[in-house]
Formats: sequence, C-alpha cells, structure tokens
Amino acid sequence: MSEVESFFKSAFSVDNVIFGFDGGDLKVLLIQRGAAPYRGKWALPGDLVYPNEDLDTAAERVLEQLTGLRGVYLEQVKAFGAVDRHPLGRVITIAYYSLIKIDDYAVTPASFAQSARWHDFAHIGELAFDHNEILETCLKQLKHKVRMAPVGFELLPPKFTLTELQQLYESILETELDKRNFRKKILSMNLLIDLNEVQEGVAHRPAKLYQFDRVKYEQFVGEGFTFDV
Amino acid sequence: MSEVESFFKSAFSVDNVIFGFDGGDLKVLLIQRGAAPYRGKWALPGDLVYPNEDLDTAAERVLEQLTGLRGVYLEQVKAFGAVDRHPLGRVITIAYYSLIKIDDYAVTPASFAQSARWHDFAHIGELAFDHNEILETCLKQLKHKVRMAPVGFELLPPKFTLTELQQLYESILETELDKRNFRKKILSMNLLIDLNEVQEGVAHRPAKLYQFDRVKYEQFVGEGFTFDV
DNA sequence: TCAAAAGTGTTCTTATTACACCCATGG
DNA sequence: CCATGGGTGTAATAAGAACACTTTTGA
Repeated sequence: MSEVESFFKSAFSVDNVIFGFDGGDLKVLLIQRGAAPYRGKWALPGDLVYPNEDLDTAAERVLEQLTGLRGVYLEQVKAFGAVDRHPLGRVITIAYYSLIKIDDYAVTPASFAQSARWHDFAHIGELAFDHNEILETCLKQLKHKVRMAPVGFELLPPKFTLTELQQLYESILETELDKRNFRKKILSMNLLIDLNEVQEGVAHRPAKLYQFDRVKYEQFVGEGFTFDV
Repeated sequence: MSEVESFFKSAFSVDNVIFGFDGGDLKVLLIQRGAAPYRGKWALPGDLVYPNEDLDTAAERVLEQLTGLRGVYLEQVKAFGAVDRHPLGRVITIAYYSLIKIDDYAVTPASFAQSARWHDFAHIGELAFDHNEILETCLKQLKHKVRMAPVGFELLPPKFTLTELQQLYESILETELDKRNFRKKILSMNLLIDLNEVQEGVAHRPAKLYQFDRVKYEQFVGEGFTFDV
C-alpha cells in the first residue's frame, strides 16, 4: 500500500449526545451496541458519515433514525481522533449534542442498536470507545451554552412553568438557584409569553404556564441583546 | 469498489489559524500555496493527518514545520466537512487556532508552502478552500476565549505594558476600552507581577513592565476563581 | 385542615460605567 | 518647552445575592 493510499485508509463518524429532560433529571439517550466491537455495551448513537453526506446531515440522520425527529437543535462540539480510539481502524469522530423534548421521543431503535434507553446523567457507567469522554465534553459545552443562549427551552414542552425552567437549569448546571432571583431575572428579559393558563390536576396551587417567545428573542438580539442567566 | 471501501476513500486534515500580535493589530500567518489545487492562493497552513498521528499532534506538527515553535497554545475549534469543500476528494478538516508571540517567529517556510507571511486580520482577501469561513469561526472562538481565560498573554512578549495588553484586547474584541477601568480590573485580579522595570528608549514617559503570574493563576483557579475581562 | 408547591419585595453588597487632569521622558 | 503616551480616583448606576412569608389547590 502506498503512502498516499494509507492516508485514505481511514473513516469518520459522527456521535450524538442526545439530551432530554423529564422534569427532574437531565437524561441522555444511549444505545446498547448490537455488533462488535463493544457488543452489548452502552454507547452514544452514531454512524459512519456517508461519502456524499455533510457532517451535520449525518448527525441529523443518526438522530432521525433513532428518534424519528427532525428539525431538532443540534450543535457540533469537537472532533475526537486519538489513533487508538477505535479498535478496528483509524476512525475519527465528530461529536454533536442535540436537545430534544423528551415527550416527542417514541421508541424506534435503529437497526444498528439492540435497544435504546434514557439514562440518568448521574448514573452512567462505562461506555464503549471513548464515549465517556465525549459525553463529559458535550455536557461541559451545554453548561456554557445554556447560560449564553436560550437553548434550554429546546428541552421543555412548548408550555412550561417557571419551576420546571428553574429545575432544568439546576440539573444542567448542577447547582441550586434562588427561586425569587431566578424568576426576577427570567421575567425581566421579557421573553416569556404568559399564556394565562395554569397546570391542571396537581395537588397544590397550580402554576402558570409560559411559552418562549422566539420572535421577540430574535428581535432583541438584532437590537444588541445577549441572553444571560 | 464496495460500499465499505468507499467509506474509507476519504482523508482528514488539520488547518491552523496562527494568530500573532504586533503591538497594534491582530495578525494571521498565511501561506501561499505551492501546489494545486488553489496554487498561488493564500491559505491556512495545514496538512493531512498521518495515519498514526493524533489530531492535536498533527496540528502541532504543522505549526512547528512552519514556525519552528513547540509548546505553543493550541485549541481545537471545529470540524469542517462539507462534501465539496475539497476539489480532489472527500477531505474533512479539523480547524485549530494557535497563539504565538510574534517575535518568536522566524521565517522557515515549510516545503508545502511557497511562502508564508503575516496578514492583517482586517485585510484578508479570498483564501483557498473554505478557509475564510474557518478563519471567521476561529476568530469568533478567540473572542470568547480571551474574555474567559488568560490566553491573551500567549500573544504578548514575557514583559509587557498595560497599554499593550489593552491594545491586544481592543484589537481582538474589535472595540475600545476605557483605560482607567481596564487597568483597575486587570490589576484587581492580582495576576500581574510588577517587574519594577520600565520601557527604554521611548519618547515619552516610560511605561512599567509586567509579567503574567501563571502560578498564581493556577492557584486562584483551584480556589474557584474564574478569569473574566 | 393539611400538605405541597406557587408566588411575591426589599435591603445590602458588589460590580460597572462615566469621566479629566497631571506626570515623566526624549527630542 | 513641546509632544507623546503613562498613570491615577471618585461618584453614580446597575446588577447580583440574601432572605421568609402568604396563597391556592387537591386530597
């Protein structure tokens, strides 16, 4: 094999950290591998990138094959390319994370997965490949992003309460927030639409429901506003 | 060619945005391509990643071949993988930026470059491949990073004046800063060592020289401090 | 009437902004 | 003695942190 050929004896893949939020904890959708290597191990959903496919498209495809969802928030994070990261050859992978509304997810495990399941972020064991490292890197990125852009709303249903929003931030940032200060800050941005609806069927005072006002957000950004929690 | 083989009919490269600062402007080190495609065009220094080489190592190698420098600040930014980004085949590239002290750079153009030259960031024309896009993305990343971590010092000589530091921030952030407020903020961090030396040979009151205290910085970070300009 | 979570203001402290003059040196 | 950039402080404003009780609902 010539030297030039050996440069092409390599492949690239995408791996996708799919985050969800169930009202209490931050979750990650993992698949149990159905094929070698690491058969039976939990892993991030991913696939080789097709020769005629853009990277983002490949990440979207992986997500759609697994969840059936399209048009979801997706962000590239980092390339992982250690020489020995894949036991079968030189494969570098481009890591993405995506944020989905957990209720939208219907179980449709792709052919390459034995099964898929939501995992509590706090209780994830040893994953295949370097996927633990990828997961950590993506969470770190999400922690940054969620404070500087209104991406947290991607994880919530269209109608949500302020307490749900606060719990979302608390679980992503792994910290506790003061209720009054949080509400003051969020509401002072004028980015939430008060729907004049309340929760139903709860055994306590029902909370008001809000919606994120994307149109207003785009407008404010155009005027120099930067989201900051 | 089987489908599996076609997955491996691809290569990856690294491209490195090398930033420097000459006291007034932010500069980027570009090479003029000596080979097709885009022969004669200015481009980011980069190369294919060797089969047995980690990504970071490849980026360091590109930097060292061009500048002779090792142990330089280097950060991965993003993978660029549009299907048609390289006219000769499927090549995805991992973009890095590095920060060097411009005085350390001695001209040693690598074999793959006809010539290398510093370019004013503000006056960069059309580059080869998608390198304009890569450059923009790396600058955006640098703008973020320089405010959240003390990486700006990587661009300055070991001894610098507060005015030089301020001009550095102003040229990276493309904004003007108030002299008194800037000094107050920087000095209040207690991260600069006053060397009790002054500039020599300047036709005005000589400025005091400072040094960044990396040891103290690491210590403060351990105590929960976060750099913020 | 009890349990459970929703909702609400004020004070204190800290950080940010705006702003103008004198100083030291070389030519 | 002039030109050039170096160096300094204060007051006003805005943002962030700390903190406890009343309200509404279903069971």
